[in-house]
Amino acid sequence: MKNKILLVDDDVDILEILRYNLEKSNFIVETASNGIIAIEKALKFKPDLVVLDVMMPEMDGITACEKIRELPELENVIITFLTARNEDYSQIAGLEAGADDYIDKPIQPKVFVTKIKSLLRRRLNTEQNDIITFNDITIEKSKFKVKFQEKEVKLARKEFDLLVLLLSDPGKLFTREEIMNRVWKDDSFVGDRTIDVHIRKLRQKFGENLINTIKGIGYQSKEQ
Amino acid sequence: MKNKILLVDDDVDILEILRYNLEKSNFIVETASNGIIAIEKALKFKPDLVVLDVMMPEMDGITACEKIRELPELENVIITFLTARNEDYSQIAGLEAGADDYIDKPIQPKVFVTKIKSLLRRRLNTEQNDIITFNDITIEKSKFKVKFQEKEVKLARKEFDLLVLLLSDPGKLFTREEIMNRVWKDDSFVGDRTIDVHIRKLRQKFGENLINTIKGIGYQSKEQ
DNA sequence: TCTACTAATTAATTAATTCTTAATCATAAT
DNA sequence: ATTATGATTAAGAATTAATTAATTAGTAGA
Repeated sequence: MKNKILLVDDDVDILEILRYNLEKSNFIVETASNGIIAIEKALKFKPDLVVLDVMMPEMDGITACEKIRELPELENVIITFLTARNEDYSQIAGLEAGADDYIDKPIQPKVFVTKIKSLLRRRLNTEQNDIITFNDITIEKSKFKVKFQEKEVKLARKEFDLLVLLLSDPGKLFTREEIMNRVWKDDSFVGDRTIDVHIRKLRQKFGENLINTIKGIGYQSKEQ
Repeated sequence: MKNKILLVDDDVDILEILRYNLEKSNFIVETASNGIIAIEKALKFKPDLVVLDVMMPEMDGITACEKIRELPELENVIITFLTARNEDYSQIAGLEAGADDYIDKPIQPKVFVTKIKSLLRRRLNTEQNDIITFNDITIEKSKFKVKFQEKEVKLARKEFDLLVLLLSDPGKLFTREEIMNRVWKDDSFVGDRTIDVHIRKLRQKFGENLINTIKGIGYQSKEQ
């Protein structure tokens, strides 16, 4: 099954170079030249992954990213930014907007394709892999079982969902908003402290070193 | 009945580590160091499951996988790949070649064994096994007979179906919804408490340790 | 068809667990 | 030093399951 990639950049040359390299590696590629077109195309094309330039006319990449993240049809899409090294937009801003990764310009096509593949593989892992391991934690999702240092740990549902989310992509920063959306879904709106309390419980059960707080933004598991 | 595993990798160290761990878990293990030998051994040994390294001399894992899939004698064999995370062969290619799953290197022996077990279990279910055994419970589905500690136990229809479901995949978590769909099928809609009551009856007949409650989600039998 | 029995479901109560909130304390950023 | 944000704790609300008993449905046999 071929993966579909949507490339978004206002520079036609870049679009063509990337398209060429991705197609050579057997991806299906669609392109857009600004954020507004990107969203339209994304809805029709249903890409597995979107590459977004940060600086674009009409609608910049970060805004586009936020919009895409609000679309339920594209729930599982992977988003990665293209950032010029000196761009003032910090990477944190990008991650805050819900991106999964970013790629520095200037782009080296081989590195680019490798990165795309690895991002897709990472998702593949989390989606179809029933077993997640992280240091001495083993999660068997279908069995709802969690082991920590050989011993089985009992988790309540929200704790379990939160842990699975954080470990599904080690090192990725999850914003509070994203955590809210993905663990609490459309549940009645609950206060922010609720997340803290659940983080607390996970830390109690798995030690203080599992989860980092990124103040003002969210949480992440330590890189493996 | 012991399951037979064929390990295929050109790295002798890996073969030995995996062999050791699998044998410890009571599997019968055979090894091969490349795809060509693998096919020969597979034909003689008739393994239940083959673990194939992707990168090997002589014949790579993907090619070997395709060949094995063409052999009618090995129709039901399960194939799983070993893939290095950065290997350029994408896992997608592997699944396309007919693999059932893949395991990332570096391998953690525990995860590896767990995965092998779960793959074998998955197949066990799909085969129509008439007899299910679980600790001191024996079920003969076609005869509608259940024995517990040598004695025959009389079960009502729904009790029987529920027990068979739960034991068809020991340790698997069945959600209430799934139980509803599979035991009550499209029967008139019955309330949630009905499930509880049937669980109760099974616990009365087989003891309190057979079935776990996962609050908010469903039930599971204990792991065997 | 009626009867007697068994099975299945519901209802009602109790029990257990999980989730959320609120209040207070601690810490980092400006 | 002030402010904003997170950590922590404990309490109680809310959810969900266990249990028991009562009711209804289903079935086999006279």
